[in-house]
Amino acid sequence: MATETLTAERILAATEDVLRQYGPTKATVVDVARALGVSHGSVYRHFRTKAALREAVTKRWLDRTTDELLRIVEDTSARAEDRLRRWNIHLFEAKRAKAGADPQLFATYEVLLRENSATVDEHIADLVGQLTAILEAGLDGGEFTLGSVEPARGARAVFDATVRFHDPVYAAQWTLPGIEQDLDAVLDLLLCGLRVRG
Amino acid sequence: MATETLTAERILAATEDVLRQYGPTKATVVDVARALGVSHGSVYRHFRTKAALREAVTKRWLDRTTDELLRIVEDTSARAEDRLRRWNIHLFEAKRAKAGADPQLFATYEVLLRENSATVDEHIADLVGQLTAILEAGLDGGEFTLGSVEPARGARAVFDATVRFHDPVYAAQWTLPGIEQDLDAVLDLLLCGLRVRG
DNA sequence: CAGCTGACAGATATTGAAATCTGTCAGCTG
DNA sequence: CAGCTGACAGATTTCAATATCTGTCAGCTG
Repeated sequence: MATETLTAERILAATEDVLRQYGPTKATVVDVARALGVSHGSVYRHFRTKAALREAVTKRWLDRTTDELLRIVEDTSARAEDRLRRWNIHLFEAKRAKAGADPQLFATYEVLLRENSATVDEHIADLVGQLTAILEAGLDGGEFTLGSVEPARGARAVFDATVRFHDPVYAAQWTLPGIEQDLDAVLDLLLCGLRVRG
Repeated sequence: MATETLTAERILAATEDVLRQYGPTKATVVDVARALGVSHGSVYRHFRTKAALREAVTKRWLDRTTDELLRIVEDTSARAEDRLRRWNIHLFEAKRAKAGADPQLFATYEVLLRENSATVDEHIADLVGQLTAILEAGLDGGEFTLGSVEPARGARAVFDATVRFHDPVYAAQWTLPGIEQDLDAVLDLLLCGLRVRG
């Protein structure tokens, strides 16, 4: 019976539960307020709109994956090529796990995509930024070559070339047999293009 | 007032017109029959279901692009690298032109995608087949290398890596500034990986 | 008086009855 | 008698009435 003060964090946690149970089409702000034992007016005191609340929950949820990926970026003991491959495979597996284990929150994320939400743009910018860091490490270490192409542009190309393995529109294909080999094949081709050869 | 006999071809042409005018959500089989001056029962004599009719129209429409692309595949005077690049750019521009000039037929195509239609699978198989032919030409001519990877698998990887530039789900992004450069960047990376280097 | 409530207006979603459409087929017609 | 028609049943869509939800705000409460 939550007698503590109402904080943004408590609202986010409650909203995540409500979204998980009802999904983005059925969950209402009144449901969230009821779960917290407050009136829905109080929720609007912390989040200006329902869309803002939905975005904040999804951002938190997406950031969990971004944090995991950051560990791969920062593992400077490994070669850039290994990190680039592991990073892409981890991103694929994390997205697939989210789609499978948290279908309602995944559906919420798909709603944001349809709304051209800034949260999604930021998430993509974060990911491309991490890829850029790996590419730059590979270029500095003499492991990669990009010719006259900017690292950020190369990172975007790698991200674009792997959309089938991380863009939610393809979620239905992520459980098909052979999908891992398809990702491996694309990564082989990309790494071939990046690698410095004798 | 069409007094000639009713053929599948005449029905397809009329259906294309009706779809162009009303779009896939509003066009009905009765509309098609009316355009032909026959009863809708006669249309069902040539196409078992409305879905079959929709598929046949879309197949005809997609095949026009496949035919154009085939000319690039068969232009053996050009280097494989040039053909691969031109083929991908032509596919992108053809899809973008269809989305812009024929929005209603493009929407019909999107309906088939949602239905997991065999027509779409065949269209994709056709395209990957053409890519395979270009890759094989490049391998035979000593221009490309794929290591131990099968040409068909490599072709699929190239197709997967360029989905952002031909899959209708991304149609909204095709008019964004810089999209051509994004495609160029991905093609540069892929060709780098395919090319035999000194 | 900071934070919360709950009544309210306008926007959005639900519902169920009516209208339309799909696909069939017995019979008509040239 | 091959090919077409149009009435029909069941499926789907439309539409308008009703219910619910979002977002605001004046005033309550601890």
